[in-house]
Amino acid sequence: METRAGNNFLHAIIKEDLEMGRVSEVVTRFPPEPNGYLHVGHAKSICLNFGLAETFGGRCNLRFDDTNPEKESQEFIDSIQEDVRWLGYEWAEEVRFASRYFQQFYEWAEYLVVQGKAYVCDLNAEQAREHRGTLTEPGRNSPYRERSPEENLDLLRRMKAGEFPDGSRVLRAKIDMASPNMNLRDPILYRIRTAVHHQTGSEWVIYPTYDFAHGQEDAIEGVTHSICTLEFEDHRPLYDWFIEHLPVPSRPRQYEFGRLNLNYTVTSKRKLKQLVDEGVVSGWDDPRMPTIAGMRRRGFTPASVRKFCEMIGVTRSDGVVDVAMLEHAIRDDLNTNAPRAMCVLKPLRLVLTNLPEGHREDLAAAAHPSRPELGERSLPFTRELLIDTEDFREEANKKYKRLVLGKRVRLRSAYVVEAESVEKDEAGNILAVHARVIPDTLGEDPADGVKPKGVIHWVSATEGRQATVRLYDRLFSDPAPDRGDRDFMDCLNPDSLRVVEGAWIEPGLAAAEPEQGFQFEREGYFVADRYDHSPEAPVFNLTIGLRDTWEG
RNA sequence: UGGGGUGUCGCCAAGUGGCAAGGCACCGGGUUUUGAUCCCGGCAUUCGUAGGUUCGAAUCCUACCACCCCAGCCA
Repeated sequence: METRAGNNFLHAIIKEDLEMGRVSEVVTRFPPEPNGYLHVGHAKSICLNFGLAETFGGRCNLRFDDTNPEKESQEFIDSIQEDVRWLGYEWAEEVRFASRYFQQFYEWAEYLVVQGKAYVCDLNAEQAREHRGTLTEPGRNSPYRERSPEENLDLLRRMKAGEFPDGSRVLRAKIDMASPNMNLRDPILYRIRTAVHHQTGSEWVIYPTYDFAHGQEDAIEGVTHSICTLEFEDHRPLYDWFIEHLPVPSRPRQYEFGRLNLNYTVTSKRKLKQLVDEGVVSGWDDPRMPTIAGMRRRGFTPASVRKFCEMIGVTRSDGVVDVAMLEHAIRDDLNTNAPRAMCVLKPLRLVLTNLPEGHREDLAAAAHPSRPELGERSLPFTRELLIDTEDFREEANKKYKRLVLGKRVRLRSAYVVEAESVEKDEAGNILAVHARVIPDTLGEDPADGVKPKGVIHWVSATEGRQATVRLYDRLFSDPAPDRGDRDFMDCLNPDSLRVVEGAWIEPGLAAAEPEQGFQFEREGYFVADRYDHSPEAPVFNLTIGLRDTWEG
């Protein structure tokens, strides 16, 4: 049985390759460079690669494309593995590293030299640029292009031996300096970099470029479908050139799809890194970051991220997905799965005058309105309660469905109350509202037939607990912070984080496990912070607010 | 002015010669002890534009237009 969802052009290609016997098993790979945290765009690639392998019973490797030691680190290797696992995927066997194949790559480099298909070039970066030509003019051959295989082999070995300084020479493929495809104008295979590599230490001073490594990595691992983003399309002829001219063990094929763009969001490692480095956010996992770690801390669930990736599809056209789709994916998941609870963000005292001092009654409330199997929680109902300041007005028009002086409102999962008077200070600020409980309204309408106009949430002022609530909003106030004609830092939303220290939660909430998500009724979905939450000092992050169609 | 791509509703996206799926968003209406959810209904005589082929075209042909990517010893 085929899943209709997840169907895309790559799915179709693989299906046919399998049916035609072009491949016997599908092998994909997710190949991040460990130079940053994974973001929502990577999630799309992960879901695609692992998802395809999964639906066709094949396998997917996690491979670190670690060919540039200067930008990479162990921190990123660790976080990437954690994020892939969190999303719910398992890679085949052990984690792969391009650096494990360095010796093989080197031998293949010598092979090309011997074949007369690669040469050592002494041009410096600037000279090389001049020789490369432009988009409309062909390049010129390097003066070192015709060195003999013997001389090239000698030079290459000495490059490897560390005899030459960084940047002094490179190994280039001998292809075509007049090619309209810039990637074919004698591309660089190896550059000299005296750097300590996080995996190989000081073993190497020459490192292969992406182009000379990627296809060969795929071939070594038996990858059948090497899926990357559109900007690598121009590299495909080069990818194929290496596969064709090298004695590789298999012949992988490259396919490209359109990378994810989200409005109100930046997804470029450079910009995300800048946000972290300049302290605009608290780190790569700040809940406002579009990183996997950030979304996790924000309260997104793995299922919601996967659902989102399924919703947006996979094509070769590049578009900009509305962040509202991501928000829908998480609301949809949490609506059906998150237990309900009550939290008052801006407390206002509500004194129930017809209840005796010290009154306490434990009310049972459903954890979920339509899923009784999720059980119940107990809510202490006392003489003094806290309601939200926004939920009371001395007077209001008929559109206002909350508590109004002299009128009634239903306290969620509890009784109907009627506001009788207001307590104010000299300045006229409301200090408290006095109301009376209408008897016998637990699960019933008032016997006198005067129904409440609405329902508001509440917390016991004496039994509730104080909590820190972090209200997050989108990091950028402009739909296209990425637009090239200005600085994305100028598009930051100054109100992307509001910390509410004096929020009050129903007592049971203090015992929430870190990363546990809830719907705070009438407010939104919140998650107990992964790191900062504790029963003694509860901390909740706003994942996403409830849809709000009230224009009040 | 070189090469490689892409253009279907505000956004994403099916569709591959037989008469425009779906999702998001939006707008109505109903249910509701969450102004949530849920339910019902509306939302492209038209597929970048202009020609052409055909009984018939988003799908085939031609030309044009727009946008994206490529001149790192980054990936």
